[in-house]
Amino acid sequence: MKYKLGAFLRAIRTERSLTIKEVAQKAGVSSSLLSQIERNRISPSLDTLLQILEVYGVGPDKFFKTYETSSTVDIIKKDDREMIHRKGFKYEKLSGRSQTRGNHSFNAFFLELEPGAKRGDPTKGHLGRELGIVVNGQADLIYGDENYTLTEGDSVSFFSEIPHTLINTGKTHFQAYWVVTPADGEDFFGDKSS
Amino acid sequence: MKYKLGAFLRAIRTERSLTIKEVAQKAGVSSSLLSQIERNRISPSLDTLLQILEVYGVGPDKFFKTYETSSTVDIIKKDDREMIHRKGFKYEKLSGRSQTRGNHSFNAFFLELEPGAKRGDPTKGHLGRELGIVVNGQADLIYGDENYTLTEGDSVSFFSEIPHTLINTGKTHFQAYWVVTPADGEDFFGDKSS
DNA sequence: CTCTAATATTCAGTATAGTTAAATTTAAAT
DNA sequence: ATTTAAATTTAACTATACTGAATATTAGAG
Repeated sequence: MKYKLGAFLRAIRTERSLTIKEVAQKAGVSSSLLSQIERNRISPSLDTLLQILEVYGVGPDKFFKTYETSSTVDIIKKDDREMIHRKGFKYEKLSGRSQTRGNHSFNAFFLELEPGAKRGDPTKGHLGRELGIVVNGQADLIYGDENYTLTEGDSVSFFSEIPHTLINTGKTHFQAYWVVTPADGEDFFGDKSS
Repeated sequence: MKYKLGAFLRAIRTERSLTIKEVAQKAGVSSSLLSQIERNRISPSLDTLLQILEVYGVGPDKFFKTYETSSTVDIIKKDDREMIHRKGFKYEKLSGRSQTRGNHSFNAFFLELEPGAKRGDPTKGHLGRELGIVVNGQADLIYGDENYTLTEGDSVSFFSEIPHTLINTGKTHFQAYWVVTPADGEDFFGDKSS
C-alpha cells in the first residue's frame, strides 16, 4: 500500500456529516469496503474510487490536486536540503514543494548570516508574517523605525508589511530557523545576480 | 468495468515510443497487467495506476483532467436534448459539456428557424468557424456583403470573423445541424431577455 | 515473399479487493 | 451510571486484480 488516501477520503465524508453506510449505498459498494478504504487496509480499484468520488461530486482531477495540496507530507533529509548561497548569507530550505502552494502556504529554512551581513529590504514590506528562532549568534532586526536585538534562544514573529532588515551585529555566524507565510509573500532568496 | 481509461493510457505510452515491457518494469508490475489495463480487461487498483503514472511523470490530477477533456464520449439522447427557445428560432444542443472546453472545442446543435426569422449579427463577426448542414427548408446566409441561398441538402462552412446572419426566406421551417468552433467564439444562444 | 526477434496477449494459478454477517465501538437517551 | 440503537470495524468467504509462462501477433530484415 503505497498511496494512503484513506484519511483524506474520510475527511471529505465527515465534513459533509455523511455515514459510511449512506455513502457506500450510493456508491454501490459495501460499508465494509468503504471502511477498509478509509482505513488504508486496501488499495481500491479505480472503478471503486471513482464511484465514491461521484457520490461526493468531486472529479478525480480535483480530488488528486487537493490531496496533493493538503495532504502531502514532505520530508527533507538534512543532506538533501536545497542550499542557497548569497553574498554574506546562506539558506537551507526546510519546507517541501507542497507547502509552498495553495492556501496557508509557507516557506521555511535554516538561515545563516556572516558577521556584518544583512538580509531584507529597508524600504519595502510584503504580505504575510514571519517567525524566527535564533539558534546561534546575535542580530538586529530593524523593523520600521524600531530596532530589536535577537540573541540565541530568542524567537521573534512579526507582520511583514512593515519593511524589515536583519543584520548580523555579532562576531560569529548568526543562525536561525525562519518561516515566512504565505510562501510567495517575498522573494526571500533574492536575485541570483546579487 | 465502468471507467475505461485503457486507450488513453496506451496513447500516452505509444506517444513516447515506450514498450509495455519497459513501462511495466519501471512501474514494478507485470507486462501482462499493463496489457490488461490498457485493454480495459480489469480496473486497476489505485496503487497500480499511480505507479504507472509515475513512470510517465504525469500527476493524477493532470491525468484525469486531460482524460476528461480529451477522451470523454458524451451521448445525448434526443429526448434529453437541451432545448433553447428564442423568438422565432429554436435550438437543440447536440454537444456535451466536455466538448465545450479546452483546445479544439465546439458547440453543436439542431437549429430551427420559423419563416422570416433571423439569427446572427450583421455588424459583428466572432472568432472561429461554422458549419451548417441543411435538413429542411430554405434560408439566406448573409455573409458580409455576400448573399448565399441555402436549401435542403446543402452544407456550408465559413470563417466566422466576417459578420453573418441567417434568415429563413422560405415558407416552411428551416432546419439544419450547426457547428461552431471554438465553443466560446460566440454567444450563440443570445440574451435570455430577447 | 519467408523468417526471426521483439512485442503484446492470453491462460491458469496466486494474491488481494470486495462482500456478508458477526463483533465492536460510539453516541444518545434515560 | 446503564441501555439501546446506530455506526463502524473485522473475519471468513467470494470475486477479481496480478503474476509468470505459454502463445499469438507484429515489425523488420533479407
